[in-house]
Amino acid sequence: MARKRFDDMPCSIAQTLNLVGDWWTLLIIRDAFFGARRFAEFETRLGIAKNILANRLSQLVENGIMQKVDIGQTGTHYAYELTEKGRDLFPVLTALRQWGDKWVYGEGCAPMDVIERKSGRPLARMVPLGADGTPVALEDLEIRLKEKS
Amino acid sequence: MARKRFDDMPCSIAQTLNLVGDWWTLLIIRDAFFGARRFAEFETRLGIAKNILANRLSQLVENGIMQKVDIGQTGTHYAYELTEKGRDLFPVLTALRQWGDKWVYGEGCAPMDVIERKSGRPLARMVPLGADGTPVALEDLEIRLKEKS
DNA sequence: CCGTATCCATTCCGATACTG
DNA sequence: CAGTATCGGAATGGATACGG
Repeated sequence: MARKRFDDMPCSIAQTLNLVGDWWTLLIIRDAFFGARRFAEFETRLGIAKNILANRLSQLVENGIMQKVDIGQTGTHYAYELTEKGRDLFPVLTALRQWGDKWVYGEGCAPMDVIERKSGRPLARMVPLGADGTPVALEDLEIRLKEKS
Repeated sequence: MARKRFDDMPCSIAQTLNLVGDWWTLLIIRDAFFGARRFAEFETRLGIAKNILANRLSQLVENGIMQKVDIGQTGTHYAYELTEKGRDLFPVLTALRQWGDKWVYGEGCAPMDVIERKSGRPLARMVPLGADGTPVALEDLEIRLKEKS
């Protein structure tokens, strides 16, 4: 990435893909959610080449999705942490995961579960809700484009 | 795509990205949600090269995310429609869009709104919920990997 | 430990031309 | 209208070697 190909598309989906739609980027963010913090940790977990990882991490930092924290006294140890902007991608990852759970592996066969400790149970399936809190029907949706000023 | 690079990762996120994580694929699906059906329609809206579009559409059909319907008498007019599997990607697109609304454009400045006709109001922000229906805290989550059999 | 620099093979993508 | 075929340039990604 980041090919700047979708830069001029006035669409939040295209713009978001521009920032995290890369082949590796979302997996890096996934592992960050799952506890990875160090360069070598991402490298090992993902099996990604060093240069690619360095490139993606610096882009994520540049875009404010992760931050680089110095954790050594000598300035040779760093941690990469999700910012609030990055943590706010959790719904995206959850939606992707739940779709794969259902359509790739099938219900009950997913290779990992995300459990809420409080209840000991998996998260509820994410569903788009209307303003009144009830699930929306696709047929009832209307796209409204903002006019140019 | 579809580079088969993530094929062996036992992870629903990686597997889903394998199917729709391509640069163009999610935008094709987006336009399908927004009403595009014909080959030329996707071509024009996206500004994508014919061969790339043909490739992506055939993969989507192959993967059961879209279906190709003959709508001409002569067999020269087709429509591409989302299957149930494809329509079930709506939460993914919604999560991506809402993140971009907030973090790329800022609240109230998004270039498009998705309105529920019934209420005339935008969809609610998608948030992962626990089993009890309340929003989850990231700190309260635990990843549980399935053991091999 | 955390990168950068370089090389090379592969792939991607757009443009164009052509077919039914 | 809905593709297929081909071509060349660009970018990607992996491996390796090197440096702070």
